[in-house]
Amino acid sequence: MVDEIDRTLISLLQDDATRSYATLGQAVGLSSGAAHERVRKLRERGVIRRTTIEVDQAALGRTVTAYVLVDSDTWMGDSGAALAAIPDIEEAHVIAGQASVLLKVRTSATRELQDVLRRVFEVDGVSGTRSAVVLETFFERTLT
Amino acid sequence: MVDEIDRTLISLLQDDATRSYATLGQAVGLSSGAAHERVRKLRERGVIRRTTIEVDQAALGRTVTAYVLVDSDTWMGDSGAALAAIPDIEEAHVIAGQASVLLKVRTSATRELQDVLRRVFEVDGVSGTRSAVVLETFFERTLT
DNA sequence: ACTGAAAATTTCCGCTC
DNA sequence: GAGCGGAAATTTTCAGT
Repeated sequence: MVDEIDRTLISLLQDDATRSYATLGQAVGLSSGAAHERVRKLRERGVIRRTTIEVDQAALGRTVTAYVLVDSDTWMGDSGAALAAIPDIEEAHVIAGQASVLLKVRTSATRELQDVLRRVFEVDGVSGTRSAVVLETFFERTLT
Repeated sequence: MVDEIDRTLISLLQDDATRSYATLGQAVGLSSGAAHERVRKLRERGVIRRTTIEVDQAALGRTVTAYVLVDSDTWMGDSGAALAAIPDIEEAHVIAGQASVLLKVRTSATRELQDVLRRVFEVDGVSGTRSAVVLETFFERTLT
């Protein structure tokens, strides 16, 4: 499926997706054409979802990051769309454990965080939230 | 600093960083050269950190995602490096709230998650952990 | 999976506003 | 300082093998 060469290519592209196929090929001992073909297939199969840029959110005004544990009194397995409709939520996961859902939220200020919490409370089944505001981010990295 | 045109360019590149500068220029009413210059400066200033690929972690065998709340009995503000040395930790944040640090962990199985927890316990100051294993991810998206 | 040539893109330049 | 337009260098793409 995904062999050692594919993993190397993925790792190199994660680090810098602007690398040329010639460079990629050299790194794994293939021609640029062959490297390109490998990467094309990884995209086709969905292993590589997309090429994107990593943005400094703080530079765009999103200085507040918070995680929100959502408690519920009913099953929330169908609440994905309702949560996706709240723009400042970056991630939403159903979790096993004390709470039902975990959200990652990014806003420009704590005032906006409050707005997000108000809207979360309006989602069906939500009975409470516990927020943990990020004071410092040690790292957010891509696993190889 | 970052005007409306920059924001549009960033948004377009977040969606697909393989867009040509000619296309980007058209979208914002600039020549390809001017669009290129804008993006170059955004990179230079660190607003755009890097160009990367988004990978389907499950396709690479990382099927388990978990969040770990780390309790501590001392200040953990200097523990970033110790945590970064544990390879399966994707994110680590210092948080305000019940716990001290929040980790996002991705492993190939719950067995490896256990290994990560064992190593987290070896970090100075850690007095306990509470893990929330992800059952379903509603979404992980890039905010615009 | 490689080669080689055509097509497209990126990158750089002098010039203008 | 920001943008334009074109030319040069590089990369991507697509035959055929």
